[in-house]
Amino acid sequence: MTTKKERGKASITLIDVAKHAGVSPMTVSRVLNNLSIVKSATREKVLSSVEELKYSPNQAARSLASGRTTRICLLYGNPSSAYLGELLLGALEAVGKLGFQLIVNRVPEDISPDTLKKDLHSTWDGLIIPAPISDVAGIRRLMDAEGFPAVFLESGGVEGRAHEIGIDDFQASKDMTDFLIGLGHKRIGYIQGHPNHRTSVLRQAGFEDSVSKAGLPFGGELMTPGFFTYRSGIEAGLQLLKSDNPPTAIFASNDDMAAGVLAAASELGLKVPRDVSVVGFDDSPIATTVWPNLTTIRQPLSEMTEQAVRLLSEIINEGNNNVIPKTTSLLDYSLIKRESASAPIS
Amino acid sequence: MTTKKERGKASITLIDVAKHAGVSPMTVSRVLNNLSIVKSATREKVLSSVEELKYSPNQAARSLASGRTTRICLLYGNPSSAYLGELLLGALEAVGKLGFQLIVNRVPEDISPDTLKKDLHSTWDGLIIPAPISDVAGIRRLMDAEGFPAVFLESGGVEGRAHEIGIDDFQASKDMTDFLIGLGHKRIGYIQGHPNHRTSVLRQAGFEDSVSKAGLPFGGELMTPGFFTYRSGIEAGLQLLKSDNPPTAIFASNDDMAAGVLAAASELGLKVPRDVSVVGFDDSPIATTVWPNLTTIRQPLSEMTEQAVRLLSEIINEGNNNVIPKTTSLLDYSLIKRESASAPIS
DNA sequence: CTGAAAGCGCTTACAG
DNA sequence: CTGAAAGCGCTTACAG
Repeated sequence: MTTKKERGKASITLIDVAKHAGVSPMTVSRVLNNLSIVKSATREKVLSSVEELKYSPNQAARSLASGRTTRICLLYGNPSSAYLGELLLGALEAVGKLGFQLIVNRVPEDISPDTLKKDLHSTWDGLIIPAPISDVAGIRRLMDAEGFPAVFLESGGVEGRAHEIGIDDFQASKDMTDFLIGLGHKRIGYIQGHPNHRTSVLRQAGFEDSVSKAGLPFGGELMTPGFFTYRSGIEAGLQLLKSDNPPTAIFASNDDMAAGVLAAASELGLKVPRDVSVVGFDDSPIATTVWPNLTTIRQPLSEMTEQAVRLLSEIINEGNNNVIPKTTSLLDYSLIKRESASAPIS
Repeated sequence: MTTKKERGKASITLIDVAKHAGVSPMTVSRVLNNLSIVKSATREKVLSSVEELKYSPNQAARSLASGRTTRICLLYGNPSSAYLGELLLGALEAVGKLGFQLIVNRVPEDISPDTLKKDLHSTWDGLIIPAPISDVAGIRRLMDAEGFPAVFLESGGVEGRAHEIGIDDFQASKDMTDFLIGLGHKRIGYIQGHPNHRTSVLRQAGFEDSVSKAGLPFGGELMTPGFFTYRSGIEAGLQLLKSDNPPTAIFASNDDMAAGVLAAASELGLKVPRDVSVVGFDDSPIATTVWPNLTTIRQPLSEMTEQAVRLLSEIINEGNNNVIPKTTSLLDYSLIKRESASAPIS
């Protein structure tokens, strides 16, 4: 058990802050919770006392007194998904600091907005909706119409209609393509993502922007459809590799497909990266499982959920769902170089 | 926010229970927390009132009054591990009900017990240690010596020295082998697990028990070493498949290696399961990513952490670390039949 | 073995 | 815009 004495900050209470700021405890509470309007001079005093004393509220007292707990729900589609672990990690971290409760709810990946609508207000105070659920049509509209605090993750968001957190898929895709070009590849095949996902469009656009600026060929037999699955990666890989003038590098728009390309190459007796370079996107567990390990783009998943929880906290505290502007916030990604890509031998 | 009125049970308090049982609130508290000895008649009365009223303590009040929070820490080795998500799911569920705090801590997979010892008592109240960290030598001894509440997961536990939760690896392995035999396979290759993991020994023993009872050949060129990695699976697969008298089925003792065998087969131009059946163990995400999907053994990971948290709660409540007997508790597993195994064509 | 009192650190509801 | 009082549901420390 962690007693008060063992914890550093725990001894500083709201009363201490009130004394330090020369106001009543009630005023401190009001400032901290955006409850009603506080004169801005008073507000500043309180805030600086909070800062100076490094006060952090006791969540147990808060929820006991108010009789309420803030419940943040993280939706997920697949319990054995590679993403889930990292998403939970970040959410857990933030939720712990804020004294919120984290609920984790499995829903069908193609859940209808109506199904979601039922338990919205009665069950949760805020929702985190990661891909691929964030791509379900109508969910943004529902949240907007209901005025319900919700943050969408890694869906290549539509600016202005919802709170979104992701990475710049277009730029990341360009970076990966430029990396391949920098290696010396002049003929690069591309495997598209699932047509229903907005990120697919962005990643492909990034790729095309890059190759066309470099004056390299693209489209036609160098562009193959895919569905973000391993199996579609095998088929696309086979198709690309068996063509008359096969590419020296293949950019699969996610890791599962890139792993599939590896399988296709091996089926054709081709060595990666000696005979063909293969790169993916996502840095999912399979990237470091297969051999050779995949060069790929890493998304900061746990950071995304961490920020999502913080954002939800702000939105909920405001009371009015429209105070915090609905924008897309882009986090840093990284290009991770591993063994699956190298310069072409030619 | 969830107010008291919205929640069903929230209105029944300890005071209600005390009245109902005709005792003081203090006595109820004592019964609930195993604090000091309560006359067993009184105890029964209280317990039945708790039951009848469906009382569940308000955790916020509890931790405010006591000034303490119970912190359960889940150790993990790899944030992008397939396991992590499901482990967290179960832990989160149980922790929410008990009003505990869940901390999640990354440690090196070969962490030394001494490193762990430092923050033990000062940082956590209980520890959940899943594989492969649970296989690190000396950790059990440390927990035992420190009298620290800890539960070990999926490590094919040593009875009596620690609290362990897992599945019967021996029997599960036998089941899988029997399944292959039932399909008609008479020559089954086996890929061993990492030699440092206790589960490797158990799985291999189960396999050998099964094939020897069926009068089938085993050992020799049908038994190959592996390290639970995809890459070692490729090598082992290649070795088995290239032998003079290759097996018609290969049992890889985890999914990553089974996926490697798939790659090996494809490299040799062999179709799975037509030319060779391949099965794994664990039902990790890769099992449903690769094609064909792997027939494998599924462990109830989230159930394991759920039980682990409950067990820790009991241990912590007892105050004395030796009251709850240190045993290995075995949960149900399941054999999941997918596309990678079929009857041999012969 | 059991109880009456005080208080944990906040917020609600009411004044002003 | 700000404050004094009461209380959230438990547990601690003290009696008996």
